[in-house]
Amino acid sequence: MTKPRLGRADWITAALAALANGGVAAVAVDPIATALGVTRGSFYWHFENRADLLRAALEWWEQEGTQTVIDQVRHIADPYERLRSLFRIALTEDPTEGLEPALVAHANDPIVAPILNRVTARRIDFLTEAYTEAGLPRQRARMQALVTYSAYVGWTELRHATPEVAHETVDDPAALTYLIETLVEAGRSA
Amino acid sequence: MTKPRLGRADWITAALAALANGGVAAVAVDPIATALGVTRGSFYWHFENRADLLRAALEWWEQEGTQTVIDQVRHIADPYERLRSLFRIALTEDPTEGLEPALVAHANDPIVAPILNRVTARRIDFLTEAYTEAGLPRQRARMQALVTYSAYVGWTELRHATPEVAHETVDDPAALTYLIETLVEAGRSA
DNA sequence: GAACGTCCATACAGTGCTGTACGGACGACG
DNA sequence: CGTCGTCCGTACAGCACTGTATGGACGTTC
Repeated sequence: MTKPRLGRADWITAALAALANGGVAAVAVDPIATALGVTRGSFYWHFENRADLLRAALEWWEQEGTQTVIDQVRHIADPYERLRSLFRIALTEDPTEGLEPALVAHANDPIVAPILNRVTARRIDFLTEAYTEAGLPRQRARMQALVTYSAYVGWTELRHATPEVAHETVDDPAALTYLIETLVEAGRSA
Repeated sequence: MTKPRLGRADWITAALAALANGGVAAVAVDPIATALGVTRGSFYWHFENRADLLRAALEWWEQEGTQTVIDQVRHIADPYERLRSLFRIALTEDPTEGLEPALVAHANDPIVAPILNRVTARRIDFLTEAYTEAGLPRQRARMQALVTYSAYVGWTELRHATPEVAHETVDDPAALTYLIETLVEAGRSA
């Protein structure tokens, strides 16, 4: 067992884990350092300060948690099929469970705000475009995108915050299918 | 101008305001004291400690933010009309803007968890009952209730966290109607 | 093998919060 | 008028975290 020797990436992944659990306030240098088995001396070598770490972690999430998923389904021609795949990926292959609730709760944070705005806007735009392609008029497509995205956000919140109460959100694949079909098919009726 | 002389209620409302803004961590004795124009000496007369204040504030929210709204629409006979009124009240007359996101984000907190579970369970049960009365089979009614409640939660999150991006959630009554109709009518189709 | 760059430990000052101990102002009430 | 209960200020110890300064271990390179 040699000594690990950390890099920036190690700190970022650890920060994301802390962020998902305890929120923005949990992205603290000292606790993460002890979790990584080092001291703060290591941290201040890789980062300027606490804000620097938080920003780096959020920018990673912006890229990985949004753009990657979108790129994964962008090529699907049929808009309904595209939406179906999108939700299934976003709802099952979330590597950062519980991260979004933490960000939404601290949306007033000056570091969180711009990134959360960019991500939200990009996702809603993507949904709006899909519903437009599906035949809905522009305005209606955007409203449906808002409703759909709301349901997505709320679903992940329920799954994270109250898994015992809303147990279907975590362990019932039929419920997941019901959710997806409800959201995708919602734009079908005139 | 005589000195105000505070009571428990003043601290609780101030705590709710702090909770809605900065999350659970913002429910701190010293900052709230200065916001109220007093010192911590006042606080420790009315409350045991910080946890005591947080618990009292959450229990107030449990009563006022849930039971009151439910009691307001319980008498409406038609389940669809009942759901419509429920959502309209919950989405427009929310006296504790931004409080729920803060709670969801700190659902692992030992004080927050039990109360949030009770509130969530009661609300979902109420929705499930309404959809059952509307004619949906039990299982289907519950799943629809989950989807509906998810959309409600997500909508409030969007409105609070990213008002510029999702501006319809805050200033467009047509969008609100669209949301409500989508959720209420969703159970109509077999 | 000596110099250099990389990564980390230690020690320190500063800050913001908690909880406790006390003392004092101030009105009600006898 | 004095006593008592209510409400609040002040002062203190303690804790957790931030950021800085400094030195040292370790591998690489020539």
